[in-house]
Amino acid sequence: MELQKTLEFQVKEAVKSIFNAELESVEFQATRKEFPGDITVVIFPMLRIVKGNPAVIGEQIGQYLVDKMPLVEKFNVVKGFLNIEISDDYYLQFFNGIKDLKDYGFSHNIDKKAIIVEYSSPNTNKPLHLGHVRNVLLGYSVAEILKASGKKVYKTQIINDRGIHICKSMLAWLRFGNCETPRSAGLKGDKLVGNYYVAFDKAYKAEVTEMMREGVSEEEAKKNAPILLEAQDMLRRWEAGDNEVVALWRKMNAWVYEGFEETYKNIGVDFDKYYYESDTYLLGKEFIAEGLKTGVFFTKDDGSVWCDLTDEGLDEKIVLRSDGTAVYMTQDIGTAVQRLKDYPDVGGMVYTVGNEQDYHFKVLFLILKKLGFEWAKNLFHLSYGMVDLPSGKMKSREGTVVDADDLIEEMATTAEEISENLGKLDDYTEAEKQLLYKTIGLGALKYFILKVDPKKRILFDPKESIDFQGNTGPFIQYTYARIQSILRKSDIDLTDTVIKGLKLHEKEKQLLKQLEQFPEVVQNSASQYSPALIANYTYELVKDFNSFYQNVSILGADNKEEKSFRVLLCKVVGQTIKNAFGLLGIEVPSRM
RNA sequence: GGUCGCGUAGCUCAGCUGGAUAGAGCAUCUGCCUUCUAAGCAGACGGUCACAGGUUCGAAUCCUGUCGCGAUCACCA
Repeated sequence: MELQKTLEFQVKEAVKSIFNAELESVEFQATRKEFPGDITVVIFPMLRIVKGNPAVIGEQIGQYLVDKMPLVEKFNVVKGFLNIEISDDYYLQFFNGIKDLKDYGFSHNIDKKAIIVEYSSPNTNKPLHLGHVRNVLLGYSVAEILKASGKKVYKTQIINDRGIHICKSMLAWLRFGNCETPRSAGLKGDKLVGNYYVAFDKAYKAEVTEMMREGVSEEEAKKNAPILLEAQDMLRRWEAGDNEVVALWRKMNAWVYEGFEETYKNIGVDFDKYYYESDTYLLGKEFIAEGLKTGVFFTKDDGSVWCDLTDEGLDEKIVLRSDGTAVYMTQDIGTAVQRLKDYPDVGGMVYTVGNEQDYHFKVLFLILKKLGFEWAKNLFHLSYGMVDLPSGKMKSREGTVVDADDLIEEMATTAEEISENLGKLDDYTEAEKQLLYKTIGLGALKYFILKVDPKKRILFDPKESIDFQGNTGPFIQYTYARIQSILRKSDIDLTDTVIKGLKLHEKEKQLLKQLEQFPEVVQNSASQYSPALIANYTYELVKDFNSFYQNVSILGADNKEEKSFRVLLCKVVGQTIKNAFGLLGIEVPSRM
């Protein structure tokens, strides 16, 4: 990056002195590997300002750079591309600058304004599934990436703990549960409650079928099945604060939270603060009143309150029901404001929510802007694609979900099978092995999900297992483990070594070029909210390292200087892999 | 129907603020473990970048239209 800046300046100077013209910007790209050179200046865009043959212009600029810049060794021009060869000294100097950094690539300029990242935000009537896993991994990773890019971050979620769905589980538990508890059933709390949600649906469907057999229309039956009416009644009692219902609701939600916590811990993610919808669903009403005064909203004849967004090309949106009760939008307005009260240093928010809610967030952000909050311009909906099965959408009620806990366990089992076959860990204790299998299995799963662009949908086929070879988490973890092995075997003293005067091997230079990119990649992935950029970068780096490893002898280098450099290079690459994977929430093992 | 997103090798994905002959992995096929971990390396095979126009010196990338897939358009969340 630094290199590019200095080159840009000099190229502009060159154009000024040779052609007496002022360039606004210079376009760079990596030199294609079939040509000699490390970085390439594209001449074509200059033709607008400088008239002439691009090849000749390239020659002239190239010569100027060689004359003026010691770090430019040679150049060649192919068509309109000026390929520049950078001296080994430059790269070695760069390397000396980063070799002892523990946090290479991370920014130290911390923004005064913090940012809230919301993710997970589950309903409390069923366990977490693969869709939640994507959400959680994305949110956690983006939070870490933002931190690395120099932001202060608060991780949060809003738990949808109230509503008809949890009443359904409660009712089914009362009816069929025989006072079963997670302990008595030997089940995680979220699983237990989820079972009753399914049980409700089963009973409900049976009632509907029965009613239809008795001649009731399908529509009527679906609306008036007794068990559904009872669940709705339960919700009303909940909202009225009925002691019995609230106590049951507390008990069953507590079971679910315990289960969720276990899953989050298992996945390796955490939160700074939890918001509960039962606390927030009434918030926002005062801002509706405020907005009514300032003309942001208007009232219809029946008393319902709306926001007119037709000027923005959208529809009218309801923000308060005719009976004065809150809708989703009301609550989200309130929650947003509440968060700013809780964290006054916050200047923006990221909502990690599936793309099925694109419209909702578009509207929410618009309304918050209309209400005049200055932070409203810094809201971002991290919209991600659904995780679908070959059979289509996952449906909790129909049991066609890939359960998060099960999946994590399966991944670890696969890691175990592969490891046992390779048999490299015979001196590990059983506990050490299990820990490692978990690390590898999770690495495979997390990488599998995070390497794809968030907005693309993922098709997950349970029959085809997630790979452990090629562009995968374990491949990268494996490379890290190899590096650690070298470092263990090396007798080189790594402290205070300054590397200079070496002739770089092609593979070494390639690695240094790749390392140089890392800080920029971190910034890009932060500004684009995309862990995929980190994943793809890490893969490229690791591929380059393996090529180096396989083609160049590290511990068997010809002389001490070379050996020191190569061992240090291993250390830096290892550290960078660790840092990058940390941003994805993936751990790296010292052996595997 | 309106709006939004997506469409790149058999499969999974990069590349998209326009630049050289479109890149990886998996799968298939060749080589490489008496040398630092073969979950690896080196190579082969594989493409009308959905289709048609347009802008440009130059388009997978930008614009328009068409087709296909998905989401959304609730006084549900």
